[in-house]
Amino acid sequence: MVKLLFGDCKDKLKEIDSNSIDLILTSPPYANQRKNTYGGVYPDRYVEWFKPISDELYRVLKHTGTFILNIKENVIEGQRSLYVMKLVISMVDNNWIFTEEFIWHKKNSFCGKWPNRFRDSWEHLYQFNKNKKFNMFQEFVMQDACESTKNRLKNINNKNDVKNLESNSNSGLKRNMFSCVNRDKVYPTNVIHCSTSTKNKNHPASFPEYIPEFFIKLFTEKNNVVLDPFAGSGTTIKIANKLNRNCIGIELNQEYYKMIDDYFKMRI
Amino acid sequence: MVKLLFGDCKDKLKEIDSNSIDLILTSPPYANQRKNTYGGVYPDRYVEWFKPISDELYRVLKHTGTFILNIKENVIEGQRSLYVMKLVISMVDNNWIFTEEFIWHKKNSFCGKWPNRFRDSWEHLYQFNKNKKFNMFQEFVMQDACESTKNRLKNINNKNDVKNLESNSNSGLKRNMFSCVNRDKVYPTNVIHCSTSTKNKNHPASFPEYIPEFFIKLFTEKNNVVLDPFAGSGTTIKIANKLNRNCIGIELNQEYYKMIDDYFKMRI
DNA sequence: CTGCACTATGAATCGCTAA
DNA sequence: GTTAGCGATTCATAGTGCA
Repeated sequence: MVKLLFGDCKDKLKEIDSNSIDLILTSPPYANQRKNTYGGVYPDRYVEWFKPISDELYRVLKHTGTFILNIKENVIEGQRSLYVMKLVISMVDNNWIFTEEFIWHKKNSFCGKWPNRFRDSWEHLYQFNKNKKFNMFQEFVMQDACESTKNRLKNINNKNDVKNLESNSNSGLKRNMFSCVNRDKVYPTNVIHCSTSTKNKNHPASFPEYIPEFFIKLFTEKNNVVLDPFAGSGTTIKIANKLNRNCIGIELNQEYYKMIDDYFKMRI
Repeated sequence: MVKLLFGDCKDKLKEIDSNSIDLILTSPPYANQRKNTYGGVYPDRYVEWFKPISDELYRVLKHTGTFILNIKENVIEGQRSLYVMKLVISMVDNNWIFTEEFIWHKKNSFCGKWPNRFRDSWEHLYQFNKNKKFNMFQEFVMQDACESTKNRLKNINNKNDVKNLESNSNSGLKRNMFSCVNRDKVYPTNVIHCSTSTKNKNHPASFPEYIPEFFIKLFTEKNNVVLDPFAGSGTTIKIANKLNRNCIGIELNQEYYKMIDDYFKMRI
């Protein structure tokens, strides 16, 4: 099941049944950015703006469900805004359980140089729940034990690579990599390394596919329901659909809405 | 100059001159439920407990100086505490400028499994200043560029790099990489990776030493003064001393104090 | 099919100038 | 005064094309 709703999620969420969603995974418009395209909420009004949406999200989420919120504070006059911290505090005041903060390390962050700061290379991924007990399927997101040699492992069977390794050194590198192949998988940490997508040209802030895939596998099973109230270019619900989850997307912008709609029409 | 003070930093800080410190770099005791642990402060009293210390730190810091605060919220009954966010908000209320949040990604090898969360592998490194202008010596913490970038910068013939080019998004980003030709070092980002590996030539320091080294090089020059009001095992002031900075350490615990004192006596 | 070179671009920020 | 616009700065990664 794929359901697409066109409109402001503050209103459209009311059409969704209570306790019906297994995973909410979204990236709302950040404060005071992208004035001409999307949202454009000022930092000092952000918490107030998000409150009614947060309440609706709480209502529609199952007791075993999870809400993943992707957000990042921008710099205003040399200071990082505080609206994100205030938002988290406000959500806890409104019954949400703040279970964990994952870090999305963006490996290919923007270039640039300033006298007072380095490039911003990470974003928040807050995990909220309604209950201390919730569904979590850790075994479906296990990773290779030797993450750093993953790329080299891909080519380990290539004759040239093996030959080069053998001839180049006595380092034992080849042996080490082969031993990694047979090692058990390990659980990930709360730092997710992932580069930003460079494919999606039409949306200024689209997720790379890895992030939604990770959380959908971690927090839902097949035929569960995934919701993205700020669907944007639709990455989250496309991945959810691909992974045989039901999904609901809400999008305010007609162009983005049509893009997602067209995508699913094409696939029928 | 190495100065060691034995006692509670709330009191001992009063012995330090105003506007005399170039870098404060510390990791205060984290809030804890248990009473008898070192420094044990309850989460709901943390902000209140830190306030007089924060005020003293503000007083002793130079206008061009920086305060780096390393902290991480613990989990209490399945929830991440909010005292860290409340502390940052409180410090901004008390005149501190919240310039940046670095992420310390700890590539630790701890194993462990919990039903409701993954291994915690990062900590906050908050940067506070008294002024929007402060000393920052970025060139002293530059890192090796990745191989592909190095190769590309050797012979630029990509039209996008030579010409100014507008980005597709609204960011206004333009590129003119011509000035980067033959460069092999790049500036770091605000995500700091600490590897246990000693392979990397740029990071000869062992795991816990890299963080103070990075910030001391970034925010101070030789003969500047570095302060750690919660000196602990003394890593920060040992590194500061090694890098020819003056340093002041304050430590409440007699055992730790003696350890640091012995270390510097041995070196005379 | 592989290896290598080349191309495109992503939720950026600061400081100055003009209005 | 305040704000809006614009130039300057500078990486890492994934995808494409071609030998």
